[in-house]
Amino acid sequence: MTTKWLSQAEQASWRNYILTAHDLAAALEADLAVHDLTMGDYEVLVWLSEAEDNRMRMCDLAQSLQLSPSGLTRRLDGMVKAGWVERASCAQDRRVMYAHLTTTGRAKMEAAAPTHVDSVRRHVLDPLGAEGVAQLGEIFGRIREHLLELELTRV
Amino acid sequence: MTTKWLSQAEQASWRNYILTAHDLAAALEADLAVHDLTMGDYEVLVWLSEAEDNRMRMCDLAQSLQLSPSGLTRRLDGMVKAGWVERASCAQDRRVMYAHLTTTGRAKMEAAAPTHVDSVRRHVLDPLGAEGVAQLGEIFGRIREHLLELELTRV
DNA sequence: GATAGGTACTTGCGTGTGCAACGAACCATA
DNA sequence: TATGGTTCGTTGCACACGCAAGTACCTATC
Repeated sequence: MTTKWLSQAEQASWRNYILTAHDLAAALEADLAVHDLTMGDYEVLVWLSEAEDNRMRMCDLAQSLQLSPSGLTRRLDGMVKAGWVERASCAQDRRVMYAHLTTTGRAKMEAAAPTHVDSVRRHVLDPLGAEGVAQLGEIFGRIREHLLELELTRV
Repeated sequence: MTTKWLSQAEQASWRNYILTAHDLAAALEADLAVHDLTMGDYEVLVWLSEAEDNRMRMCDLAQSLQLSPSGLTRRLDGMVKAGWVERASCAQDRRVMYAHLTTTGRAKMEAAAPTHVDSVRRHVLDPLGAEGVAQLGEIFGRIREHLLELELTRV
């Protein structure tokens, strides 16, 4: 515990981040809502569309989405009902279930992607410019490294 | 809609942000848990402790916390039960309720603050350095400005 | 090949949240 | 002073999520 409090500048930066991150997420969510999609569902579509054979094991997908196993089970329930995803069992390991993107799901994703990309561009990339975007990646990359590092020493 | 997809660099920066923000929030939450506090409760304590007379109107507090009115009502329910906050009515305007920090609540906040400050320092400020922290503030300040701007034109 | 330990997914339960509806109180205008 | 519109807070409802427990299955060891 080096110093008890944050400096004025530190405080200001940190609050900027906290406040903005919340509103930014809300803005992206709102833009996606015209497709009747949540960010959560959209991310599932994206991950599956980028995966080999358009499918992923539940556990891998949950980790990619930073979601608990039960959370993913229920999110998929909705997406299966919507027809965007199918469950498929695995012959090699009968414990695992694949989440498989349907053609309907792919179409949904392709319809929504431009909206979302545009949203990210408008809200984040354009205001920052190339340099700012690079800094953003650099900053959170560094935080990420430290998080993983601290996590390792804890175990 | 300038370009349909993000460039490699844009994609990487953006994903760094998405993934890290989630884990960072979880890390801060975990550090605060040793005081049996959530980030949500902690933020209430901080806002009230910085407010005049250690109290705020519910509607103002909800806005500060980026919380819906009903969300704040229920969060306060728990904090009142814990003895950290009291509700007080307002003589001038009998619609409003004040959330008032108790001495117990202040003690709770002062006990937890060093832990949280240290947590922010370890996870964010130290890895970034003064320059990185300034960039962080700058970046989210700019995003914030654009968000507000877009919101105004929408109305 | 039996048994112990680990892994993958699901289900029950509790929690935190937003939206919509509501009652109470305020305020502006007639 | 009556009235219509607005604001403040709470409550009913729905939903998304995590944790813990349970089930089915795999794998290593004897």
